[in-house]
Amino acid sequence: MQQKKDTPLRSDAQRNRERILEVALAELTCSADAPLSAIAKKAGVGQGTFYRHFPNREALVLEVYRYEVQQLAETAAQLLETRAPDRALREWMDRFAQYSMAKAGLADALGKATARGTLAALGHGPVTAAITLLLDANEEAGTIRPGVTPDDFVLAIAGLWQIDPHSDWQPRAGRLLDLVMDGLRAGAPGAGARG
Amino acid sequence: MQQKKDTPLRSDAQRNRERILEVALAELTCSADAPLSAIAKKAGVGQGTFYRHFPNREALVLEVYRYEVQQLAETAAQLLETRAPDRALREWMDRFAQYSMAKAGLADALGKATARGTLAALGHGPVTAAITLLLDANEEAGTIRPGVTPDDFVLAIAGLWQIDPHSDWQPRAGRLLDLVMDGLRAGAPGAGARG
DNA sequence: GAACCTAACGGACAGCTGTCCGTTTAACAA
DNA sequence: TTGTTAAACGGACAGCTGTCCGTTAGGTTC
Repeated sequence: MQQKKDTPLRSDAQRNRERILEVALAELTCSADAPLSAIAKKAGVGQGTFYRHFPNREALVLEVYRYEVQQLAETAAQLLETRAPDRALREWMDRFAQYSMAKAGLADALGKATARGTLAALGHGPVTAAITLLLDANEEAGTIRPGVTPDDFVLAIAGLWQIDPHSDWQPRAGRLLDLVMDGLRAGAPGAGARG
Repeated sequence: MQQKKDTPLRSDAQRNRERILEVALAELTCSADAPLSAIAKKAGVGQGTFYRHFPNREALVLEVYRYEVQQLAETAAQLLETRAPDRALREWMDRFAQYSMAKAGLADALGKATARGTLAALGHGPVTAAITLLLDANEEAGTIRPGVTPDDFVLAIAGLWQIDPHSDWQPRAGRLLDLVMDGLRAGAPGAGARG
């Protein structure tokens, strides 16, 4: 979806891309499943152009919410500064859940983005980096079992994508994340196996 | 999707339903994402008829693989007879993963079926019953933390739906299920917090 | 400023899902 | 049998996604 760095976007392409994102943000905020064709039309571009910029819905949504994703990623480092690694990890999971549920459609997009074997759509995006950071800190501190990969982690919290953001998701998500956290702690070389 | 018991299917409807299932098994075995319209046509029924019997893809797949699902459910009780509850649970998870991955498209269908807040499509199906059975046995034996619901469990293993069945799924699934199992064990009143 | 080249464009198109509605026909009663 | 009724039928239709390909127009070079 992205250009190689050595061939920057042509000026008209750049304009189109930005107009699409602008319209998409508005439309997606109204309704998470706004038809892509409508977005293309409102942005004044053809179907072909649209799909060249964003080959599928996820690509679009990820880009629209890029700022939010960025923020989420940066939160990881901040949490690690002020808290014990395991607390940081657990709180970051909560933030993760919040972001996913708050922005309509973001959960779906993140889910599908990581789906089917590759977490390539995130990968190596800022989120993966954040996860790595947190896992490494915890492994070093001995607060989680050694050898957990970002892939393992994403699979473990995948249940989040099953939760309806319009429902009362907090308790379900909380229970899931607690369970995962305990799973991660099991086998840790450090102190207790429980939180 | 199902008739109420007091209004049995009309004979022609019954025939159609069975013809659809017959064709669907064949088609889905070839290609997991065989177009529903093609199945309808091969079965010699109209679109409308088709969608009245099976309102969406998942409904069809679940029914096609009903036998397999049934088997999976029954396995739970059998495992509990010959093994410690926690071993039974863990092994059942493996079977679960195997069934999901083996039958093309079944994973997708199970995933979507449980998706979005309700596990109504399984619910209260045989699978939910099997899960309940296993969880109860473990809770009673003190091998897992108390209070885990089938919903919790399904969310926890939801990562399975993210795994591509065509890939080398075994190690990834194994790691995921180990993690979940450890999470379940954490906080158990019984002996060790690890397996 | 003219000519060239290729990235980018746009819209037609194909394939899919799920809905709607007028028509048919099985089931049952008289 | 014949008549009645509502369940079931079938196919047209609408909406969506993603692809394809002939056309347009930026950027660049001379």
